[in-house]
Amino acid sequence: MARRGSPRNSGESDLDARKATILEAVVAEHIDTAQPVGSTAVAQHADLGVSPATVRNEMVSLEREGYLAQPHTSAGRIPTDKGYRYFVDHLQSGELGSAQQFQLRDFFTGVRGEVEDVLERTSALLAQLSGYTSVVVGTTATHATILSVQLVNLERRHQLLVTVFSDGTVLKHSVVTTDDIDYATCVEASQQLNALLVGTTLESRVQVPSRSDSSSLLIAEAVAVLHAERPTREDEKVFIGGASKVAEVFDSVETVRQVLSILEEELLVVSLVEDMLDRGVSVAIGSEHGYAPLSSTAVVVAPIHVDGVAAGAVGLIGPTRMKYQEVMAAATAVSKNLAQHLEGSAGGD
Amino acid sequence: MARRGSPRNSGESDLDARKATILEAVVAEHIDTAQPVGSTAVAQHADLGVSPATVRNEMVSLEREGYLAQPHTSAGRIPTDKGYRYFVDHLQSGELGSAQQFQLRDFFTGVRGEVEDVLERTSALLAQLSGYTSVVVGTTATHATILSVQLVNLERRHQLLVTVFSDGTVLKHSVVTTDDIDYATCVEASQQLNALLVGTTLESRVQVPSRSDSSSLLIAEAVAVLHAERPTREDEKVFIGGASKVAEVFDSVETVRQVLSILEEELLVVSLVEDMLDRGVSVAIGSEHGYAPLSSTAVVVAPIHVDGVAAGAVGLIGPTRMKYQEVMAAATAVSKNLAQHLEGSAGGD
DNA sequence: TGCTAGCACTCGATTCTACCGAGTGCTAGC
DNA sequence: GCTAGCACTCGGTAGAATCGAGTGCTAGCA
Repeated sequence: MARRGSPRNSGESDLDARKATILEAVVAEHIDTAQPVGSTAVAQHADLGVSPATVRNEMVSLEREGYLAQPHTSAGRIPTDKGYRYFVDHLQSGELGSAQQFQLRDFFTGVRGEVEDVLERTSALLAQLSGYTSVVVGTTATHATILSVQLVNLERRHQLLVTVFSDGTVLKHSVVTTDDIDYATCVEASQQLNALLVGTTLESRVQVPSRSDSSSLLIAEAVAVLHAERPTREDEKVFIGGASKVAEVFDSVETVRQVLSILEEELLVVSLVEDMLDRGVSVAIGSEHGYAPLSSTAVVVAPIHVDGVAAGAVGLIGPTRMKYQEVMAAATAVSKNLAQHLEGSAGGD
Repeated sequence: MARRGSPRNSGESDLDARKATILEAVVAEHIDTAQPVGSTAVAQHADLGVSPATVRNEMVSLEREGYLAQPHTSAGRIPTDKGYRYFVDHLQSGELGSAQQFQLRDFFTGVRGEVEDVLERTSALLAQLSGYTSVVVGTTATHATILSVQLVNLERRHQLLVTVFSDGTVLKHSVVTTDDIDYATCVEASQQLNALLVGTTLESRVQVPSRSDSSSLLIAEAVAVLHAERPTREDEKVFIGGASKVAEVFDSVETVRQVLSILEEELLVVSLVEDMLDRGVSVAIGSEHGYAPLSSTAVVVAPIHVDGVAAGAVGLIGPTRMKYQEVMAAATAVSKNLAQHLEGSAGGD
């Protein structure tokens, strides 16, 4: 179902040079005009010294092989998902326009603030650069070690557990106790928690001394609450940028609705992106990603690697006839710059 | 420009009983059907024993007075913004449907977690209850007192300042120093910061001892960074719920785009809502709120009062022909329940 | 064998016309 | 003051005619 950069079975997936040129011309033209592309247009545009009639013959063949489709008998051809796939697989990677490069550099030299803010604004930037709706998924590294743990007494039975990680992440959790907790106990518990947890990660298991004085109960509860955080994907933050672009690039209100409601479900977005990363796919066209409501869209992702480990991804979503070259260039460039920025300032600047 | 609940000049704004009935019938019918409303429909529906012809005469008069408009000569009437305004002003406040009441109760008894999460999910709930896109603006109370301040050493010159407030808010700020800071200095500074700041609010000014050892410099820097937070509106968090509803309730893609791009601008949303609260307006119809791109929409807001002080608002945005009664009921009910919830558990549960 | 010119054909899109009917405004009469 | 009646308006719909882009096929040429 999903194809990668390299062709799978050369018999079908490799076209002879002329067919390839024609296919690419059709895709390029269609991306540009959003209209079915006729044989004459192709013959003119892609200058292989050949008449429209010949092009037509080739197109029939391309249609039989599933790369092109005809909306109706007397119209031009439009690419199928398979056609786009071929196009994307044979795309030489493009460069970002110089104005955009400048904008990008400008943004990342100027940007400061907490990670979350940076991610949010990066998302907006990417949307603006690419012209499509963007997604930035930030994985709060579960590998990060704990730098500090602190219990703060909010009310008699409400404690707030504030944990600071080595990557600058701060998590807060409520800890509710059955007994009232006084200030001294809280401080005491904080100290013990620090001794217990600093240097560990959320993935490590720690031995909690099981006495039953109120301080120990509090500590046990706090550790439990903190470790409950781990297993789910929920600690991945999603930032959507340029949601209004959805209404620009799709012309059917129904599609707009569907895409928006997918984007509303953070978990869905995260798993879509992660799935693609897991499979090593950077572009998913049409139904390739397996999310039915998005079958008329294409998704482009680029991973973010901070110090060699996966730290999330940036993504773009648009119609299948999106400007792949530019979009992929934008996504890659942004993800690289973002990664660099995150490496440069561990957790904020 | 903006009207309130009470009529302004009774000469124009108060209609005689029959006209009022007719106007209300037109509005109600139009909200229901989205079609221009004819005299016959009104005569049947609003049962004042009167013929369509009479209704027609009244409608001409209502049109002259600006309450109704005719899309074209031989069509029925649709309400103008002024017509909707009259309708809303004379609406007796409705009750939430019992199923929805149940859903609401269910939600708020079951909900737990950090404030941000609650607000986010409340926003989704409100969207679902009302059928329109919702906005929840949470003001992180600048009146809250500081419970704890802590500096954590991220890297040599990167400190993370973690501040916990009495309402459960946790803020983090990066503090960058020119000198390397060792662990001991960091702890030392934390203690002094605590002594200095605990019990104060972001609004109070504190005297920072101005010695020039590295610890004192660090402290001064930390206080400066923290207080820099105050003046803007940026500490108000905005949660949008049901963004995809925009594509359901507006039928022009262009309107969808405009509304979405407004919603993208958090600051705009906040000031829109705050402006309405300041003016004591709960419904803004058409151009009443003064945001041109939203001139074909209506906005309904309800303030959130926690322990008597303003703590934000919930809002809904839809077409001017939205179901005001239900929507206002939903907004009020949700804001009340949310306020109660926030009072019940100061900053977490 | 491969390419191309020529040509009949298809079928969506556009335009035009006729027409229907919902709804109006007006007038005359109760 | 209300209403029945009626001529009138005008958007929406349906059908016919037309247009034209683009096809598929065939025959002929290199």
